Amino acid sequence: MKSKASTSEKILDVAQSLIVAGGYNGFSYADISAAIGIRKASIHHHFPTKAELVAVLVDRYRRQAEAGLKSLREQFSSPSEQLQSYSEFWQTCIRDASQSFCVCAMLAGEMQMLPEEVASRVRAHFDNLANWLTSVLQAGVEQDVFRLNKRPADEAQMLMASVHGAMLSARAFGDPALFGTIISAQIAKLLAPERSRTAGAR
Amino acid sequence: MKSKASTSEKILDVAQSLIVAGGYNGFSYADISAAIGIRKASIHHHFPTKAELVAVLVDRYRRQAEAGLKSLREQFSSPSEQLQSYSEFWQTCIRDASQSFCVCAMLAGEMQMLPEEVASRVRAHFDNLANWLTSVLQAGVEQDVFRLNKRPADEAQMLMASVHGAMLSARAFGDPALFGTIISAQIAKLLAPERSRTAGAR
DNA sequence: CCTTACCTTCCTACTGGTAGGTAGACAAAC
DNA sequence: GTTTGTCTACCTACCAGTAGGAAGGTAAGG
Repeated sequence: MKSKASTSEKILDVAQSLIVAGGYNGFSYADISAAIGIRKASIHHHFPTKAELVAVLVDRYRRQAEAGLKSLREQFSSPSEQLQSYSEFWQTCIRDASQSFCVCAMLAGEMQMLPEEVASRVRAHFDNLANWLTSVLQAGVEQDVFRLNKRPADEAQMLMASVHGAMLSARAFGDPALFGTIISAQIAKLLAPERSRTAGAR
Repeated sequence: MKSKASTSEKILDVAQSLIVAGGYNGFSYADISAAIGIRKASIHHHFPTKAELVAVLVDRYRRQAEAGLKSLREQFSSPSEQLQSYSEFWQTCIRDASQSFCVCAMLAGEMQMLPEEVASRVRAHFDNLANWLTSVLQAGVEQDVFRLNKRPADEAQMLMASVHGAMLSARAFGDPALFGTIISAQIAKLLAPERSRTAGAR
């Protein structure tokens, strides 16, 4: 009931929390070593180089995010609820996991000095997220729950930027609640102005 | 007609461009040393510790930003033009200075592992910017050019988050133009929907 | 005018510590 | 009996920071 994670997974878990805290240059093999009680050399056995470790980590993160977003679309029929619970997911993360952060948002800032194998994977996650948001907004327009000023793809970029910027602000001000305030208001702007909702849901 | 900057200013200039590229842990005294042709030890003469260097740097950045924002309010009478040219400033930076970035947005991501003397100064800049945006939006509401859904302070936070998030997206996608797309659309959402403007201006 | 003293700036040379990474031995598991 | 995981021990490169001194400017005192 306690630990079932393999060593490599534990390494990735620790590395992820360290990256979230301080970025690519903000952690070392020694840090991971100390955190999980294993020698540095053993980590190199699992992940020969740092670039490879982070590349695998970002790949895993992207897949997890992809799966999470997919399940949100399956779990909630209404696009506005899908957006809402995506927002709530991050609100919870940021509040509970003491100032959490999206790994890829963190790495995006360091893009210019990231190994290419990492940078390309960060880009892939941004693509995925943008596409997911676009299709949710698109569906919302078709169901008449959203009223957009721009094309869904553009509004998706705006929303994604808000999410990442809000994470940054929450950190800068040391105020986890700020994230929720910003994103909720941003989502509210997308909602079509009062109308007897078409479907029976809600 | 060439160089009038003192050594310490050159150090700060180089350090700033290095931080923008890779954050606090992404540069070293050796990097600065190589860039301006001076020995490492000489940099320690001007700035004994790295924390002090960055603290001074962020202070300078905050003052410059403060002055720039103030002059925008003096140069343009219309709040929407003030916002517009603030946006254009960053568009130019990001396009010309090959993927530039706000120093404080960069450091905000690393907040958790920044020396306190740096962190507090980053917070100060975020406060300044939020206050400036709030007062511009406030003025816009009074002049009937902006129609806000939330209190000006909240809308200011939303706008600030969009700006920082858009910088992140521009980097992640390697597309400088994306910044302008996102911010212009965000500003457009604030404008009051068509109305014979009260003042003669514009 | 010249000396003494101080200050600023930069230098060479170095410290202790940490970075990412490697070599090879050992033990358990398949 | 090879593969897998861990270890000790080590490497080179680099990190922030220090010691001590050379070069030059400035200014006071005689």
